[in-house]
Amino acid sequence: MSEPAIRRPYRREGEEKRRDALIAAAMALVAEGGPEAATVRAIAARAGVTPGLIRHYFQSKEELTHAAYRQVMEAMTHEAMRAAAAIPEADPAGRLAAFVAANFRPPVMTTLLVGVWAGYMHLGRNDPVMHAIHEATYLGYRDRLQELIAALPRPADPARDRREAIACNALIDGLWIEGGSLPDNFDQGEVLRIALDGIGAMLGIRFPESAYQIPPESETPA
Amino acid sequence: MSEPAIRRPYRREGEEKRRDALIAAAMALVAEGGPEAATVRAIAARAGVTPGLIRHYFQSKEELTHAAYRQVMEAMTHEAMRAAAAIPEADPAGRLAAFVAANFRPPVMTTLLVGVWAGYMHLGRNDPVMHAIHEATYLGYRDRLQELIAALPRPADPARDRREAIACNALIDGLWIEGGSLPDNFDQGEVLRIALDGIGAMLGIRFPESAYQIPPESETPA
DNA sequence: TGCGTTATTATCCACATGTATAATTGACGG
DNA sequence: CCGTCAATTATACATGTGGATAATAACGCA
Repeated sequence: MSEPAIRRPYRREGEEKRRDALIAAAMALVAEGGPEAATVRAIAARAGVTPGLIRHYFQSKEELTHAAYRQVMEAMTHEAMRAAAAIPEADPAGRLAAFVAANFRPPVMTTLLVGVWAGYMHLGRNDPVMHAIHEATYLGYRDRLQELIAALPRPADPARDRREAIACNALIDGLWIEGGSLPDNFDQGEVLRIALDGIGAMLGIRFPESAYQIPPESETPA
Repeated sequence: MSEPAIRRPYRREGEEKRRDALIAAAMALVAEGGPEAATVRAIAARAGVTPGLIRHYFQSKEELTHAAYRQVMEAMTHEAMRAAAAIPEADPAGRLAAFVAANFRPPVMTTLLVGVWAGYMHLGRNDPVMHAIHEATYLGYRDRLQELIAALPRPADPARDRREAIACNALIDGLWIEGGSLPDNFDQGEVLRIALDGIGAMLGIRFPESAYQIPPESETPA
């Protein structure tokens, strides 16, 4: 009945490593089974530790949730901005196309990221911290998009730019959700094509054929 | 210590009335506080009954959840189809505009509906029943949209129609989420205008000015 | 009016969750 | 090689959850 109570062996790790592992575990569980699956026990098990350790690195489970959500949102916008910044400023349409395209390939359009987004989305409606994270990343994303649109070579019209940024942002979001939720329903590159065609039509421009190409290394990301 | 155990008085109601009340209570709670707020005790309290009654009308709480989700999704598509059907077939663009516009006013674009949608969205990723409900309503919605697009007076091209239906659907979804989540960020009718402008641009048509008008009675719905 | 049906309430239960605290042990400096 | 510290584990706890079952009273009908 009373086992000899052999204590689980363990290794000491750096704080950053443990925090990252716990955040990653929480994200994966949310993506797979929704927020209700990300219990402290499940998170700890996936991270290879015992539940108590969570409270050692995070003041509460809520704090871990905030950290995970922030990481997800920041990863999305950061990736899109990085792609846009890789194109010279002399090519505004190319920058916009790169910004758009980044949303429709890994590491942005993955079942994990869409799943985490879906699982946490409703929390922004009540939790003020989550709402702040959402606002900071989401509206920041749209503002960045509007800047890229305003840089296009055409007469200036801020009000129009704002409306078009809202529309483009909505189109990207809708396609990202669909493409990430039901990846089997779309051919390779189809979502990107639809996005660029739609945004081009709404802005009255035409993206070069090169914008539609998918970087070959994106098929099997490291 | 032991109160006289006075039993709560109650009235017998019809089965349909009680089921509707429980579903409405569950929806309201999910919209306000997310799925975790919709406990059997909270649902019963809001519906004015005791928790045990839920199990009298639904085999499990899960079954009640399914019923609520189905009602939300069906209300959305039904409302849009009803609006489109009110326009004569001889006016394909008008039908499409009516279909689109229905999504951006009550009873479709409300914080309650968007909140419930957000709260339940991730469940479609795991629960097979929820997934089936989602698929039946969501894809059905898109198919209906594609039919309206295919009816436009222009050369037939099913593949193009499919892509454009996906794009229009994504745009509508994205705007609906934004408009329903942050209604204060948009002027009266602004979301509808952005939607019609964007869809018109993507389809290469121009909707009549009348399509942008908001029915006056929609401001304060019954 | 009185009776039976059953909608509704009240109570109990097994279990899961987040959290708090005590016990242990790995790693590092002397 | 030993002592110290904290990273980590183990255990306990209060609370809340969905579900099961028994008791009761509202309503329809004779």
